[in-house]
Amino acid sequence: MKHSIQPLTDALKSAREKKGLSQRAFGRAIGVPQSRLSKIESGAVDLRTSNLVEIARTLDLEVMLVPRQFVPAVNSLVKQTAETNGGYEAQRPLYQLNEEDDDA
Amino acid sequence: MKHSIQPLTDALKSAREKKGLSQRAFGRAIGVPQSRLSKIESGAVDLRTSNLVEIARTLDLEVMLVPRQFVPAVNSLVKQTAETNGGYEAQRPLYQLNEEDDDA
DNA sequence: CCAATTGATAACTTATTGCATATCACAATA
DNA sequence: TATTGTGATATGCAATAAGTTATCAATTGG
Repeated sequence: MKHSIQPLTDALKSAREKKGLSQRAFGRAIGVPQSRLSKIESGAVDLRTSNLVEIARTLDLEVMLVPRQFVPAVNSLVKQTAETNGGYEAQRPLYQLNEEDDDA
Repeated sequence: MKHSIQPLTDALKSAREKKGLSQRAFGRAIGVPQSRLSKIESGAVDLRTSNLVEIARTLDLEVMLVPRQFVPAVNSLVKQTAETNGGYEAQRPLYQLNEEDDDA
């Protein structure tokens, strides 16, 4: 793995935790074993792009290709809103509407 | 591949073309065979995340996880600048500074 | 103290990537 | 017409992702 994908997987982990979901609960929601989520979040594996997209979407995140010159702008845009608005994860995601079983 | 990654690979293809590089020329620059680039750009393979990041960076693009609510904002930001500025790829990338051999 | 939850880790199997290499059809052009 | 550049495709092989299942240590709560 020439290029580390840690920043990306770290973001996935943060997003999951913000939703208050355990790896098992989240894994059940998206059909992925807990063992695998652990490996992904720790950066132990180089997951396929479609898998990244799938997991990200479940967490209300979208994988985008941003021209380098816009990266700082995008970062501050996202961060600012998060701070002044109690986090951009404030709104409940769809898949969580029917969550009686928060975990096993 | 549950989730298509075509929009992403299409973006890679567009970025490469904007730089006026053939698959062979670009492949040589990043150490990837032309046959593979073809498969990637056509969406025939589900490349690994680190590979996506690597290729994107060579094209001055960064893979980012953007909260869904910000996707439209980011899109318009990038698009607008591209239109009123002759494209955000106007600036020459680093790896192209020493390009005598534009292709094989 | 015991039970439940959480994340990390392991072993095994299967599916797919990714490289190397070669060929092909098509288009542009000398 | 012959040549050259382009992207699409094929085969074989090694590396690794991804699912299945199970266990473990460290919390945390009854």
